[in-house]
Amino acid sequence: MNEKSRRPGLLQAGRPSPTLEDLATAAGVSRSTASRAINGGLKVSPEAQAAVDAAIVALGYTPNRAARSLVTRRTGSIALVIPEPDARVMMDPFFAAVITGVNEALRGTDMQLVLLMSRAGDDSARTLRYLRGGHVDGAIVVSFHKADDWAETLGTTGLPTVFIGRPWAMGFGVPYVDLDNFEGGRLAARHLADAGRTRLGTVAGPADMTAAVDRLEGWMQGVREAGLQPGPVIHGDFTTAGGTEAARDLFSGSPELDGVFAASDLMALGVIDVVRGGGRKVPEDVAVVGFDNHSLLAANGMGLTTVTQPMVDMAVTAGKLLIRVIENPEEQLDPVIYPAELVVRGSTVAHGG
Amino acid sequence: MNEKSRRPGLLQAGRPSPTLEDLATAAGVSRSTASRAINGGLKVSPEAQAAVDAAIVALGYTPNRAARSLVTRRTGSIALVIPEPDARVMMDPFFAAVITGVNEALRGTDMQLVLLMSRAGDDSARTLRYLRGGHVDGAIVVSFHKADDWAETLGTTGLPTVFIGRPWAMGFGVPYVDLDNFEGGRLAARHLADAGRTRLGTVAGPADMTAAVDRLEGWMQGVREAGLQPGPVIHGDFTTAGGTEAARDLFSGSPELDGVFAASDLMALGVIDVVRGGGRKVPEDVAVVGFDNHSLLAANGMGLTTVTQPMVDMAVTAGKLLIRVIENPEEQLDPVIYPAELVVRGSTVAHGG
DNA sequence: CCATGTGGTGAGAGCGCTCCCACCACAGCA
DNA sequence: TGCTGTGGTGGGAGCGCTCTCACCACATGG
Repeated sequence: MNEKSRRPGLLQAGRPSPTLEDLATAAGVSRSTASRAINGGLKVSPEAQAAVDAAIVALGYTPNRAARSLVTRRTGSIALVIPEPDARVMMDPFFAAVITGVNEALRGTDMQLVLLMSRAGDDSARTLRYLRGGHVDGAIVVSFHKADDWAETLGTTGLPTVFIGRPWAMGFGVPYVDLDNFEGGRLAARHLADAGRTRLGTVAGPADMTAAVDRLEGWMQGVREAGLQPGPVIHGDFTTAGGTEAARDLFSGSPELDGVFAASDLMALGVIDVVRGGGRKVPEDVAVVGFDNHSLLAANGMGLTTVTQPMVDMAVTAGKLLIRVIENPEEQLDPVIYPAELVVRGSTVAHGG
Repeated sequence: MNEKSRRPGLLQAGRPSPTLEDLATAAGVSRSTASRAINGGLKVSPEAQAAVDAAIVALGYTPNRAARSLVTRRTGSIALVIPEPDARVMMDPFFAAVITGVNEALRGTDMQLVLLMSRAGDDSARTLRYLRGGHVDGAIVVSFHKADDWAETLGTTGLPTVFIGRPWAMGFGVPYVDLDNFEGGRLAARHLADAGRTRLGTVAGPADMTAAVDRLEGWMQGVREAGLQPGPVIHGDFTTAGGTEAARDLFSGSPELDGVFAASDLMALGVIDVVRGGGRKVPEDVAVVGFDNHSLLAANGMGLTTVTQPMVDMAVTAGKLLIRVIENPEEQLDPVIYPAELVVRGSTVAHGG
């Protein structure tokens, strides 16, 4: 056996995939010309271009991404960073929307999406090392908490980064896409007041997330504008279970409440369960407003009044923003803020009334 | 300006990331020894190892993945292939569970998850080219339809592949993880029969997906075992909207039905909406069984009787299976089938009864 | 005393690609 | 007949890594 013949390029048991060299030989041109023909075709004669195109098809040639990115210093992939350690958060359609949207933004580019979830047991330093290691061309960071301080760290590494949600630390010029959470909270308050509710309370989100803080502040503002008392505030973790727990605290401290704003639809679900568990009715005894416009809850039975969040659109925007930053790192991009809208359904307004 | 001084390794505006050469110099060893120290440390003296370890920390060194994979022919990433073109499918918690599970399986390995969704407008040939191009070490394919014929194509390329769900074409020895869908359908039928329902119908899943076919066959078998008529079968697309539409067809053709099995929880939701829209009650007039044990529907109000599908566990298993195939391509792995279980809730059994 | 390991080491090649540069025609202009 | 473009081309270097191989000490055995 000639031990040299089978050396290069054996990927699996099958035949080795053709290299640029093979392609050039087949097309009867040089490696350089073949490379030019593949990448845009500037300064390539029509004949050479045609020959290379034909050879690509004939050989089933695919460029080796590793070799390419070794020299171009571009990997052709971006990371979606989800610093939620817990599996349950994936159940939140929020993430589904983000993934869908980012993926949509990548359409047409030949970029790929690498999912980077902080996994239980790993520290976030590992994630950060990966991001800094040049494995991806950029990152979209979502659902970050105050303690994660991604803004500070990523903002200074020079890795193109876009946030979904307002980052805690500003002034780094890191672009972000967000909903007008303040206005969303305010709308919820005004709506409950308009519906004649006077004894208000809220199940807010985690205090270490800007979205939760902004919603809470908007809520407070809206309550004040309506000339009402702010009422009790309990923090939940955006999940149904967390909402249930928070609602128990809320009502045990203030059983007289007749209007509750939950900072997520899932928490609103928990609130409704507690209200009904106490033998009272929604919306007659207690009106409940959620946040997110969760598709499943919109369709099902008595709808939930909620604040719309166009997450897919927001994620698409974030993806496009990131591509711009990657292509032009110097350009300063402004944050994009989507308006919040209220969707009124049965949880605040009785049927037929 | 010395045009040579700044040439190598400038990734961004910042300082260039250190190379193995830099690391070796800092540690006072050769590039080879540094490489060995990083990769397992066989045949490396304790002193050299310590010096390299210290230099890694001091320099903040991260191996360049592109360079490494160029020579090792390993990319350190696997693809999760979701051949669903439509954004809405991501809303299905099924995918959330798959992503969570696969990610969980990757914990401890330093593999990354690349999400490969067939995007609207792209043909699946593009996806296939990517998979064949050596960009990933393996693939997990989920939610495939008959027309996708992934099994045939991937099975022959030599790319390590694991399916979630039984593939249409068998005999390629491609391992897969699946639920006992047949038994699940059968359990649903037996349960409805046991609950005294005699006029049964079903909203099945898409006829081009094995999971749907298997559930339907199990259902048929269960109905026959109970000595009942199979009743009408309408196919839906696993979504709520599809379930609604299918349910309308079902009841307009057979208004007498008192027990319906929907092949997904979301479709069951649609069925329930239609039943109630017609002024009838669940479960008194029509009992409804779903499939998936969707977390949101489990918690909320009148629960949905459904067949459990431990998707996260299944996805973890698929991930681990794939890693085994990657590490040992010769080994033949058997399919892993998870048992189906019925969870009885209020949609088939009246409260307190 | 020389053969034969054995733990540890470093030089060198080469993975497949892009990019720089030298080069070749052939034009257009002096 | 030069001399400078200008479209097209191919050779060569080199991206940062792994891996083979030669080599060096030093031990062990005849």
